Amino acid sequence: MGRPTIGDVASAAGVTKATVSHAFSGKRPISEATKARVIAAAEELNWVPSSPARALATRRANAIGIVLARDPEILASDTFFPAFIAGVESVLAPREVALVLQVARTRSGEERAYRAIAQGRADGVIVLDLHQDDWRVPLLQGLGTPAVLLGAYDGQSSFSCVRTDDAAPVHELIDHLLAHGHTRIAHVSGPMGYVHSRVRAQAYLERVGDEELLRQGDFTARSGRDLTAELLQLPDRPSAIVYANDTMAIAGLSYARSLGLRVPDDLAVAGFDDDHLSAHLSPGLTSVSTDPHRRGEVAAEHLLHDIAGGTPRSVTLDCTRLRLRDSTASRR
Amino acid sequence: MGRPTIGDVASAAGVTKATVSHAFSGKRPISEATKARVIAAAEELNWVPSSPARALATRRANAIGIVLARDPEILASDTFFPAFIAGVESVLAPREVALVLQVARTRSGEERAYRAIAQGRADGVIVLDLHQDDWRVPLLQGLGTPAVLLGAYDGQSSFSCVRTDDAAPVHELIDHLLAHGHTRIAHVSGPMGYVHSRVRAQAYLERVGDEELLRQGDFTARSGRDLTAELLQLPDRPSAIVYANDTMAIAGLSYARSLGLRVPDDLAVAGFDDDHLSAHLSPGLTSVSTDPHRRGEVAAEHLLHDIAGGTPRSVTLDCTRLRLRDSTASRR
DNA sequence: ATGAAAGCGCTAACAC
DNA sequence: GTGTTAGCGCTTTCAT
Repeated sequence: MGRPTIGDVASAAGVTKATVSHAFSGKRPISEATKARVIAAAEELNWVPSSPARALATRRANAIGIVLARDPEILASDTFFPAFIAGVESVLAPREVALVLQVARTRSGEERAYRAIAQGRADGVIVLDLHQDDWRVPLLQGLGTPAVLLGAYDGQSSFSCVRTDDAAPVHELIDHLLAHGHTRIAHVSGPMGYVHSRVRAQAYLERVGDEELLRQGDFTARSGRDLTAELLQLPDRPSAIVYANDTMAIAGLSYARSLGLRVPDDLAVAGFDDDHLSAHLSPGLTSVSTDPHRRGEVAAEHLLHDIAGGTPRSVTLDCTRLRLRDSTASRR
Repeated sequence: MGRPTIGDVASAAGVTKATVSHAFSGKRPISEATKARVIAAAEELNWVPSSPARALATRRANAIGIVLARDPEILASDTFFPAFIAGVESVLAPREVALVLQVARTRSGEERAYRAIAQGRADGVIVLDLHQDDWRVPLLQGLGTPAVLLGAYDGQSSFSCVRTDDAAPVHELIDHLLAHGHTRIAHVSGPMGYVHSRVRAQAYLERVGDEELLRQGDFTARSGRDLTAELLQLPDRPSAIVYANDTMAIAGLSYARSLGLRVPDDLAVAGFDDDHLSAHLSPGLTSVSTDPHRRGEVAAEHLLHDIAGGTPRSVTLDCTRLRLRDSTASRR
């Protein structure tokens, strides 16, 4: 025979299914005596309610979803993701809400994944890696699925939004470099499609003034190296490079060294995201910590709140911190 | 009105629910004409089958589960996990199978999570971080849930098992160090409860002979630093330390340097797992790459195979590789 | 090739 | 305080 059902528990306890259901949910008063019998019977049979059945009846999956459009390879070397997930889970776990992860490679696969979620696989989604005028926002709005957007979304939306101020630490960093005599400061950005890449690049431009030393990378070590090579070949090469993540920064740093340049004396280098190893490199890599764990917690809390029927709210977290280390130490 | 159901699509196409269902599943011949009408109607209404309903009817969730008992903090700084997930997803995504992630903090929470999965949240699980005589194995056996064990399980089990040979690269590494004149080689292991920690420590002992220089860490940077401090205070301090992961190795390395020791000349250092940054440190960190991506793929494939009714199979992957870098370069 | 109807295992009115 | 009875939205016999 198959797994026990609520019916089995009911007959074992000599009550009806409704009573069993309520004994567990507490949604109506049950006498202590029968409650105890029900619990005992359930224990005895090792019964746990079937989640699909419950989801079908309540229209609640007790799960939230995250759809990743990133290439699995990039996911694998990403420092943001595991910490973010850990933060999300730290609020989901105590409430026994599950996290449904789906990776999609194509736009249509991504759309199907969101549709499946809206259709009952999960009760809401956290949207990462926001693009300018992201198509997912109207889609989710149309589907009527609660969602929390991570990062700034410029268009109209009725969704909760968890933002951070990425511009401030970049300004702070550039100001630091300027104050220490750097005049040629370059920036290797992330893909400009991402709002966060654009914000960081924008902040850079606000201080530096022109795009001559701006290069667009894609967050991979490879692009970090290649663009560093390009920048260092310039006749009037930069004395400092600010990268949009630590992976690119480290690849660039080691490439510069392979050319015989000393860091920070010949070239100052800074990253973004503060990978957990960055403090341990030598020289230590200056970076911006963004507390992905906290952002995960807050995003999950907001989503749960919205799913429960609360009105969406937006917050701007104060959680980016410039970590100055030796890779940008003052030049002598 | 709520989301469209299969009934809405059926009436829009002028057929019955059964026909709609079969038009999509292909489980019975449908005339091209009606099929086209059905597809059009579904498209028009933006209909996607409800997963809980389908799961209830078919007893298949179209999802697999992973339950993490790790502390969210450790998860966050783990290099294995994201790459492993990426590998898993690369086989799930094309088949539109979802991944359900649950983090549990307590043993009972962990058990509930597995029970919920067995009860329909997912069709099978991948079991990570195997312990000696892991209680989860008999539990899952009792629940009758397909499972794939990652790593060696010594007891009896009818589950598929994806193993790697962790001992070989450790032997190779120690032999390399011995050949280069190191006589005092220490090991900072992971928690001995884990089978993989034990295997690595065992391999170390097979070459080194005694436990004098063996210390048990917990994979955190902090323990890497503390145990390194302890080892370096020994009257006859080690000339080489092999760590059970890169995080501990890097923390140890930078601690040693802070003491004025040169790496590798005064102290050789090696890690395990080959974090993506390790090749970029200076000196580059010698480590053992374990291809978590591939292990994720294989584990997922096996699980899907078992869920489909195949007989469980075990494989030993040949995917560990010693990456010799400057942190263990020959002493002059 | 298609329709009708009976569940899948639960919850939620509605009775008493 | 507890039982009865409909569904929730699918899939899947069994008919036709």
